[in-house]
Amino acid sequence: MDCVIFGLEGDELKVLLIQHDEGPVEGQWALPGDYVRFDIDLEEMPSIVLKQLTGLENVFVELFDVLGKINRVTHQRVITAAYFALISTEKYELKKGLEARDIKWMDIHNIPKLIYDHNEIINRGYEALKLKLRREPVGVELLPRQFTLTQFQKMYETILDIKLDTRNFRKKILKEDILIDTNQKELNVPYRAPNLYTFNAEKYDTLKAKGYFLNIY
Amino acid sequence: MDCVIFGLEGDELKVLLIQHDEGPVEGQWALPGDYVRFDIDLEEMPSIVLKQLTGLENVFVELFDVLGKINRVTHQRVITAAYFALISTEKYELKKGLEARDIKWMDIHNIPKLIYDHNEIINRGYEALKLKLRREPVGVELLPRQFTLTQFQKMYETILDIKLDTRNFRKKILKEDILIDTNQKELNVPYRAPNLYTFNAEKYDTLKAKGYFLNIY
DNA sequence: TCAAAAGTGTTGATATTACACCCATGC
DNA sequence: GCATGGGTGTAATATCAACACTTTTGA
Repeated sequence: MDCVIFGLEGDELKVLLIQHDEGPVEGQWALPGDYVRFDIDLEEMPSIVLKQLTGLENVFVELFDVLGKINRVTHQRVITAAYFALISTEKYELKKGLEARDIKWMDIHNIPKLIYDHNEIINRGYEALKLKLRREPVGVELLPRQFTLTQFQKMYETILDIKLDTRNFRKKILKEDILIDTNQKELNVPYRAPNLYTFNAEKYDTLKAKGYFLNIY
Repeated sequence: MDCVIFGLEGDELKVLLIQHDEGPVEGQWALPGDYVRFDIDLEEMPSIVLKQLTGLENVFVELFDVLGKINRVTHQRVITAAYFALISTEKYELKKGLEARDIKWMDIHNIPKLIYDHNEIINRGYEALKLKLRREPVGVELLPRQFTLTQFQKMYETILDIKLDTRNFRKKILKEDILIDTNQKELNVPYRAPNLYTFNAEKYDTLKAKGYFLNIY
């Protein structure tokens, strides 16, 4: 199981990578992952790895691919289930674990050469994320619990690499009624204090259950 | 690897199932599938199984899930990659193979109890198909090479379990310009002979590459 | 008072919906 | 000539796209 962990930092979409400290790939960078334990459901594996690395639980995780070419890993036949995870930049502390020499967020547009086919996995994960974001507001998972409309818009712009018209975007989002106005303002900004919103998960889940999609462009 | 093979027969969406003839699940119905061979890329497995069962090649196949709960198979730990395949009702001949006692198309809404979690796999495959069909006209893969607009509309209605307005549907599809008018008519029908179309794959692929989606409702 | 981002409305173009009748064919 | 599905147009409504200025705040 390998995990493409996405995070937003400023105007950049980042992926969490680790540097191996032992074995045949010592010193090389890679996606976090692990062999599927025989006593653990496959779908539990991403949560276990994420807990170890970031201390975070209840993170948004989704399977997006399975890689099974014969020679994708050099020394043995390995089939990997590839998940992506979206984590909020609010608070977490990176713990590299025993087998890692280093752990680092890297810009999605500037990933070094990784082991095996991990660059390919990241590319596919990114495509899967973009595809999903075009019909569902999954990007809220990357934002703090409370966020401004500008942050929300920038999240779309950063991930999808597009420019959105602010007035039209706000009109659309507010009309859809999936954000809750907290009536609080962001403090300590050297300009007009923006309003803070939270995501209305219940409302959105109801819409989604009815087959509704939130299409941005 | 297990495979949910979809086909259209009349107004019904069907799934191809086989009845095992040996082993611990003798006599029980199941999805076609096989253990992943060590000398074969995982993604080649569905084609191999499909070739055996139907004689068809170059069939539309896509991964939609991976099932990996500890006890999903009773006697050992098995993780399965689940693919769906869309096959045209034009012509194929079912060959049940050596290990199967019988092979049969079954209505998606009337599937008997299958081995392990295969009912669950079918449900998930059906959901994946519906989701995909709502933005891409993958359903053409279920139709003959030449088809009428009515067949095309019925395909959407059958799979998505909805009713579409014929005039609006035709207007939309023809405006999108992804069907090619063959200028041929269906013969031997006891009513006004309908026009036949083929799918304009090149045109559609161009649109798709630009990020276009064909949304039906 | 200035810099920086927040916030807001209107208009024209486009797309979507709702809806009912005539047409062509084989029997 | 009749039964069967094939094929078509229009008007009302909703959605989308383009576009620029005023407001608030802290420094």
